Amino acid sequence: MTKKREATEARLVKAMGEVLADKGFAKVGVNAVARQADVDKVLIYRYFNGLEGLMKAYAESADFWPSSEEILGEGESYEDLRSRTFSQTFAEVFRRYAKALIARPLTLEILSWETVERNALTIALEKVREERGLELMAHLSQVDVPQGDWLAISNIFSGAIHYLAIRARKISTFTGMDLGSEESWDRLIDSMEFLVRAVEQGKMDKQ
Amino acid sequence: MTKKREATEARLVKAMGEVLADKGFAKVGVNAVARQADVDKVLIYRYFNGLEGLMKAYAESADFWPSSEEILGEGESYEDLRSRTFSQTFAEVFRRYAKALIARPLTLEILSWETVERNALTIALEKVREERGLELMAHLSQVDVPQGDWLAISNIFSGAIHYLAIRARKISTFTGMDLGSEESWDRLIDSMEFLVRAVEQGKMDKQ
DNA sequence: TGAAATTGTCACCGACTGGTGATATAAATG
DNA sequence: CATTTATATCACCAGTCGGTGACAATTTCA
Repeated sequence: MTKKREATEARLVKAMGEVLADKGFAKVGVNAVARQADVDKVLIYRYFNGLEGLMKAYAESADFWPSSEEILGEGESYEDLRSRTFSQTFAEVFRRYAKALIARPLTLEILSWETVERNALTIALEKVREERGLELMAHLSQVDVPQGDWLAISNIFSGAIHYLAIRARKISTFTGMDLGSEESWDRLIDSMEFLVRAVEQGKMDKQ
Repeated sequence: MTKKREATEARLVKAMGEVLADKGFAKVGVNAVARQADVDKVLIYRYFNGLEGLMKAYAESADFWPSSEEILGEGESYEDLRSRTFSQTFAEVFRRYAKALIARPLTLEILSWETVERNALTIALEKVREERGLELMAHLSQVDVPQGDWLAISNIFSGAIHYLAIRARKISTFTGMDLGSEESWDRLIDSMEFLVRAVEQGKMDKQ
């Protein structure tokens, strides 16, 4: 029965995600994962060459990042988005991005891990994020873009979203805002749109 | 010699910071700290009622956050800042804030810790940050403020700075920018100023 | 069938963790 | 002086960590 190995590997990969979700990345280790999978830890070494290998396999097993479709929409929805003004499109992209992130507790966990340690899992996540990010920038640059360093601005906005999202898991308040409420997130995204719109209008005034 | 206790306590507090700086928050524990202080760990329990108490004492021993003076300047420097336009003042504040943060590796360490766990140290940091943040907002609101949700905007900017600063300790690249270079940080802060200036000018146009 | 390779179980290692009780040393107080 | 009290040392606990070598059960293949 050669299938048994596959099944065992699958159990380990699954257990990896469960430990991560239940206990957090600080508790991820060969012992904890093997215990969760109800499998001997020695198999982690044999089948995956250790925890790093298992992390890598786990990284390839799920969609930690929202796809371009999830952010931009597809078909009509996509055309709809593209038909708006630049600031509306820009803000809507970040609104969806924030929603998608908050809906992915595992991704937030890894994102938090990134600020502490570099390993197979965080590296895999980095790569995909970089790809998706550039992909998104490419889409955005198809519309009529006002003057401005939009890469830097995107990084400010996504950096803020990342930080506030991962921080909110442990402390929901941040300088007078309750990050546990949808309302606060609306305020934040609205303010992003507000800023971008100001740039857009400034440009129009000059033309 | 009743002074010996004080001396021992001081050594423990100092060791706490050293472990945090050298090994990171993940390694902070009674054993590691006591070893670093070259003191028996039992004294952590006796003098501080455990690690949490020691953390609290440590939190009170140093200035983890930039003071208002460091951000706003004092005397002439302060008046100088206040005499500028709103966008210039606003951006300059965040420029100094970013610099001050990056110059405080220990604060970044605790800031990263905050995304993982809540403890005596992170709680202490929260409190001071909240105070200083509101203090700063109060100062900023003394100048002629354009329309806009400036609390939300401040949180976006400081959130981005926090995230990019703590992330840069482990991974210096973020979507095409090298956060290890001063130039990138200039680009980021310049973009913040750019955004705020756009709002400012939009307001002037309407008046 | 018999030999070889795969898969899985188990016991064990040294090092580290947080935490505690007993005891020695020194100082302060009568 | 002797007694109490503060200070510090030490040995030990049970539990966890990552990691490994020996061995049993099973499957594959010649």
